[in-house]
Amino acid sequence: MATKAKTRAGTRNPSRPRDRAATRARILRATGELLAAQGFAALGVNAIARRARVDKVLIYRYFGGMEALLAAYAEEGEFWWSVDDLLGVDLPPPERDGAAAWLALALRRHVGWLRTHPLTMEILSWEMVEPNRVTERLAEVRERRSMALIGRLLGRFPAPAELDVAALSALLGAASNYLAIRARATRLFNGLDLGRRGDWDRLFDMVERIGAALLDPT
Amino acid sequence: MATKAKTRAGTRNPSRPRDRAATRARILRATGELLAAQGFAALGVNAIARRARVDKVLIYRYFGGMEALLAAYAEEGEFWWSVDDLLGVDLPPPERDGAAAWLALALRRHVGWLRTHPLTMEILSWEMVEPNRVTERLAEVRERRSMALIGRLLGRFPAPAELDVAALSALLGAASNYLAIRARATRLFNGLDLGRRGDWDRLFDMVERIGAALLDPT
DNA sequence: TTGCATTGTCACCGATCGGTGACATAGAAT
DNA sequence: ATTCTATGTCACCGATCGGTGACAATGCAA
Repeated sequence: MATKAKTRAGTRNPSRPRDRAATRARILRATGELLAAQGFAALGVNAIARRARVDKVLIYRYFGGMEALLAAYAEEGEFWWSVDDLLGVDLPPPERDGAAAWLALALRRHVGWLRTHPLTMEILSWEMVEPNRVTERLAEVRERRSMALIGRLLGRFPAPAELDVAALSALLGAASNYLAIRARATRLFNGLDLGRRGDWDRLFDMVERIGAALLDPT
Repeated sequence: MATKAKTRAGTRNPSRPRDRAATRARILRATGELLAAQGFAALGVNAIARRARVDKVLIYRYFGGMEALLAAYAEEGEFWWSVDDLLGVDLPPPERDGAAAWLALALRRHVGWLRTHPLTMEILSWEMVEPNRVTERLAEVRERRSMALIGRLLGRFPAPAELDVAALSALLGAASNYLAIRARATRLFNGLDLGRRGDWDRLFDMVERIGAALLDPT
């Protein structure tokens, strides 16, 4: 209608050189940025294309659609800690030694890692609402890494044979995830103020106490 | 354009009698139904009006908008258990007596209550993503009821003075919520299968064990 | 009976959504 | 130089979104 669309199509802008690989990468990067900045509710072809400054049709051409884009995104990213991020030899050990102290320290670092990786927290909360290729993939990696972490701790501090280690770590891991995710938006939970350092300390002290009661030799 | 809109407006349908209060109630009921059925992502004026078979403009007229509708909805609903739902005198007591057994039983019933109240679980997950009037209101109620629950248990089984009861219950409550919400969509967590009764039992056994170690007289 | 506020219906607005078909251009192969 | 394909641009589709203005019917007050 109006005075527009003279050149009609093609590379109308002086624009960047054509480069499929680079464009693909732009799209993937924009996906992560958008997810971190706006959350999964805002994720969609239009929003991603806009952010990547790319035409949305290329998302369909290069990935095949939203679902497939998420799958590709899941493949190329690193969304979870490695065991060394939590227990690495260059990290300071706990003040007291022993299984309980190491357990509490690992959980502390787990929560700290989450708080510095909002993208991962976003995916974790996504997983609770509508699982998808990205969250599935993250869940797999997480399962493996968690097992490795537990294995490492058990190697150093053998647990009582009758102790259900999986149940214990599931309990503590679930609590950590919940509180970390929830703390982004709401500070109070069960009388604790998750915005305060000290209240987190109380939680980790409790973890250590539980560990001491169940793990350390009497 | 077409052959429609002869009568133009008003009560075109034979329709129901005009009744502001009833219409308000329809809207509120539809809000809850939609939330339970589709989740908070699907919640909006259009969807609610459609479900309530009511014109959406009435939502603006009677409530003032989405935000205010949520506030009103939060006021008229009951979204959390009462202490008696978990510890009522007509419910069977645990097989063994003692603080740990009661603690585990309470958490068991807490999770059971959640699983039979999908609307509450929906709100709980909502709260982790985008807090609003409904989730705030639920959080208040929950805080009060949790305190009452803990108070009742402590009244029966006084805890060691130096035990941080708030931290302990926060840990266990957080874990319960996380696992209950998550289990709707994903069964596996940390090697446990939340679709299986037995694996939940392992978790509650662990709770009882923790309780025994920290609460029961040595 | 007349007037009037309440209740409800409808059409429409601009924005955004996921998705597609048509076309222009660049760059390599021939 | 010519052809061809991969790459990117654009316009448009129907559906849905939140939101509003205009109007018809109801029923009560005067």
